[in-house]
Amino acid sequence: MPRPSYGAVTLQDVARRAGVSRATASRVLAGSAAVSPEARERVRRAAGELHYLPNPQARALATGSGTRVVIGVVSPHPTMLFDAYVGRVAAAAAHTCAPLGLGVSLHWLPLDGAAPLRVLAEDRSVRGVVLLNTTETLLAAIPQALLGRVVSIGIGSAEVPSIDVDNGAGAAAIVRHLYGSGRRRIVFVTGPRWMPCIRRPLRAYSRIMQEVGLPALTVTGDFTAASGRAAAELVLRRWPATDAIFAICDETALGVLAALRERGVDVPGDVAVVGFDDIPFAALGSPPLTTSSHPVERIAEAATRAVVEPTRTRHPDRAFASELVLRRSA
Amino acid sequence: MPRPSYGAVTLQDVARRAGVSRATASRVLAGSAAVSPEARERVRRAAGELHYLPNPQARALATGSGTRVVIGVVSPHPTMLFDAYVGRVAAAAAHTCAPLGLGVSLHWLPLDGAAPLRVLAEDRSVRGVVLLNTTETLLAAIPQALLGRVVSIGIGSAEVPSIDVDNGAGAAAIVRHLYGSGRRRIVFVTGPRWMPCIRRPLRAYSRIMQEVGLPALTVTGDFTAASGRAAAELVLRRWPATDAIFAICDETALGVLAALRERGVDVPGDVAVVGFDDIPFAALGSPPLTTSSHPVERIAEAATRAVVEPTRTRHPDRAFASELVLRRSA
DNA sequence: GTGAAAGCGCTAACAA
DNA sequence: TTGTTAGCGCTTTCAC
Repeated sequence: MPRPSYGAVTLQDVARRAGVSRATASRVLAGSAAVSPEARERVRRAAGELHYLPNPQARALATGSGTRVVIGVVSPHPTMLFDAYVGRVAAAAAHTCAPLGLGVSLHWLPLDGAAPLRVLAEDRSVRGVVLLNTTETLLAAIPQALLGRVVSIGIGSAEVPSIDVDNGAGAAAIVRHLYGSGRRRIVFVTGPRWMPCIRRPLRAYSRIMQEVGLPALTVTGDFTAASGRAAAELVLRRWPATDAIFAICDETALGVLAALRERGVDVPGDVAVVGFDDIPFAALGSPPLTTSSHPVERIAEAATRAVVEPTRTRHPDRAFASELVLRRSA
Repeated sequence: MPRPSYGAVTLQDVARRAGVSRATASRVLAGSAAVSPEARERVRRAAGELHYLPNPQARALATGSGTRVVIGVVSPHPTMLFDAYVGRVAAAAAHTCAPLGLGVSLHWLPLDGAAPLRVLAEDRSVRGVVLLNTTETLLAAIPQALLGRVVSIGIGSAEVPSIDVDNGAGAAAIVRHLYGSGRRRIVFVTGPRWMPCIRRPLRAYSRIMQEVGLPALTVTGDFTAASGRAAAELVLRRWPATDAIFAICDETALGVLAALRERGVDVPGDVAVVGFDDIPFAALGSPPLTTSSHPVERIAEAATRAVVEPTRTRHPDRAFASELVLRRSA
């Protein structure tokens, strides 16, 4: 007497037990068409009793959709695939996919990578694509076949919805906080030019500095702690009157903090330091880092869901709030 | 004249163009059976010319295998799913899966989670399972149906291969380094009892301390930086003569470092501090943290590959070397 | 509202 | 060595 085992039971079994055809069982379980309440109820019960587990790949084969969502990481170099941020996105996406029977795969997309995108577009196993860190160039090259099942964590376009943190507002809040607490020589350590995600924070910074009649002072980093160190030393040399440094991300801010500490500069006494993203280590800096929150997991989940549910119309853009996290560094 | 588009072309098309049957085309492309060199060559060329892209879900449906590899994270609480370490594993696995057309999904497995394992075992969409941080209890409950396609990053068992860093040897090298550089009161900050991954390091530490005739002094942490802080304060109070602290992971060691710095204890002058794992932030501590390497991505890739290729025989265990990374904290 | 039947793209007996 | 045939489990016309 074999106890009901999960995957061994197919739609056929459910249909038989419910006394309906496979087609009807499919209709109720996939919710695709109208079914009489009685049939619906019988199918539901049969499925429950048998521990029915739909087979996503059979479904995908029949519908012509895919079983994996691709995370496409856009960058000049594939090393960025193993960045901590990408890991958070991958984990959150993979967790979101789990109950759906889907999987996540991680691809590197070079900056001019229209060709890999075309391959993804035609790959029947690809359900949808989540772009990370994409550029306008790449957005413009999105194949027709991907529209409706591609979103961007970062900048979007007319066709591709953007699902991201509102880093413009987040940056503005930081700069206002710095100004409001009396800082007057506020330097912004930004990221590489090609990264579109630096634009809104940079614009917010510049606008506010202009509004209050202070000079915009920027240094280009590359999102690493090492670049934060370097930036801090440069700032100290170039603009000795600096009393605040705002870095585009926490890693860089922690680098700034380390360099300042080694130079004997008091934080926040002499110089205030602020990061962005509120990564777990931010609280561990010395002093603990003031920063702004970044709900990476919630964003990744929203992006994954958007890409998994196909829509005829473009998904709406979504901006998740970034909130100031006051700690001791500013 | 439509240019050949990728996924639109099926095995049928390739077979037709090569002038063979679908079966033969399948044989050469899947490498499953002997085919004449001429036929092989013709199929290969046809596939190339048509940009043939096999459909993994059709293949999975036909073979009864799955298209996703499950990462099962064993822990008392699901929050551990969003640990940085899990993110690294997820990203590496998802990257390994990409060229195979497979995906990764992330599941939480409670410590006593035999039931979820049974569901995974019967789920036809699951190709294999990578266990993270598993326990003996769970290993003993692995369903028959999963054998041959499950591996453990952590401890293994007679049926389940272990693919992990050799943290016993890594820990031994650290303790020897500490002793060799003159430290005599060496405290080990360990992790929770239930985590099997603390066992080999703990054993290595205890053995060496005994060999050299020194007391084994341990404090229990929980892999967080906060627990490192707490441990450091406890150590300072309980064993004021302590001249070295070895933490089970870098996060904890960084917490130790922070607490020591705040207390004005000189590192490494008064107390040496060593971590484990060589996470990116280790180099950023002040002073930069001495630790031992942990090739997480390579391990995750090996585990994923092992689980994707089904074998009749148990895969061999694999231990990746952990190497001492000397920086300034010890 | 429901069932019969065809088919998604592939593999795996079984014959030849 | 090769082709024929029968599915894998599901969805989806198309009649009824």
